[in-house]
Amino acid sequence: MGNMKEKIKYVSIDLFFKKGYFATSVSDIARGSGIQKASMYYHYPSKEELLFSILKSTMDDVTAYLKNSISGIRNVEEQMRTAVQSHVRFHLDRQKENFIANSELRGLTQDHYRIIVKKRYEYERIFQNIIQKGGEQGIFVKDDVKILSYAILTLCTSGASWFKPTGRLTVDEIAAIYEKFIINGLKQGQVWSGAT
Amino acid sequence: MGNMKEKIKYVSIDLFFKKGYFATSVSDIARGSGIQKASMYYHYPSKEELLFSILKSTMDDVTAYLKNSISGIRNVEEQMRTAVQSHVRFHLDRQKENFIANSELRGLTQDHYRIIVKKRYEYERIFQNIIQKGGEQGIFVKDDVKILSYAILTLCTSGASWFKPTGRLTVDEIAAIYEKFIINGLKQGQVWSGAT
DNA sequence: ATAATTTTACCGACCGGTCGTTAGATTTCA
DNA sequence: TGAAATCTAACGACCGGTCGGTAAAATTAT
Repeated sequence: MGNMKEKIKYVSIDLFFKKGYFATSVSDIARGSGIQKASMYYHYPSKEELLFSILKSTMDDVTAYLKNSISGIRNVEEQMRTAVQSHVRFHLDRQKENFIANSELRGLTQDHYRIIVKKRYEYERIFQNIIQKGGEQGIFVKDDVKILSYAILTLCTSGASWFKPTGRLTVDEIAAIYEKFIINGLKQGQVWSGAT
Repeated sequence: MGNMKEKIKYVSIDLFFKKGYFATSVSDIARGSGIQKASMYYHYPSKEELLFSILKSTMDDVTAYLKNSISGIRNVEEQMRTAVQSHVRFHLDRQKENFIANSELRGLTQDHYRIIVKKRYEYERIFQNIIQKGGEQGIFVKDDVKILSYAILTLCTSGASWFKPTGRLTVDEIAAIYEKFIINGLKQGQVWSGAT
């Protein structure tokens, strides 16, 4: 926990996750960091900038993580499998930040809000492109691409709201279930219909 | 808008949806209702009781709606199709309340929190029972029932966070896409896939 | 090498304003 | 007339944020 600026961020992530952004006071953050609240303003110009800083780095990291994991894969189905795995893993590994990034956008100023939403949009587009390509190649269903992408993303993202690292299932197991469910859902499942 | 108690509730749903529970002040609610904020306390003992009242009626209604819609259906696949339709429709028709019910639980006292979570648990159980039965009958996959139920529910629920009644797609279309996606995802579709 | 200066990281005290809530007076209506 | 509904006025607590100041570390100048 090197420097104080990082510690404040770390403590804030914890508190915002537990109590929410609005229910967390600057005094709470200061207390958790072991400083006076005035000292927080030395490191961040405002409470809102602190929130923005958390959301920004989370969005940048998740996008970099996804891009890196699917780079080089050409097969569309394999791309989607990998993308889902990447999405689930990041959201469970960095659960708190991701939960905040999906629930505390209302705490942002309009300018910051726009920046984060734009980053999110770019992230979603990666999934939408894969779904689109899969549809064109006849591998995936041809339903509305945006709806499908929202479905896939929120499905995995929601894991961040109930997942407990010490719980019954590991990240691997959860990722495997989601991957299977989503690929099944995306595929045109009627070929084998005679087997019922 | 008959009596004031209902109007306050209606206005609060609107504001909690738009700005969030903590970011909405009692003054905001009073202003929207056309009364002084002290008058709100004649109808509700506290701001938190007002929130609880919203969440309670929403949960009671959604459960009644679901139970009613699947009663009498014996075929498991049809039960799931109907349950998904019911879930999606309720969440899009009463979008604001449902959004609040899924994002503002932190505003509750511990006692009220427990009551709402218990109601939610009962609702989830209905879906879990259907998945379980489908697994036993060999119709659905046999993966973890709870994970699958969370996946299905949050998928549909999330619609309440982006749906716009005036948007590109109707409730019917969205419900149809979700139904297809979920049933595909739940069915054992992997005979022809080969790649695991 | 050391004295002068600037920067870093923090503090306690305090600001104006808003919060949820209450007491008690007043109006509305059956 | 009496209860129901709403009002005005105020409460203490807390909010995010700012203030002037300070000890120590780092940098610069002599």
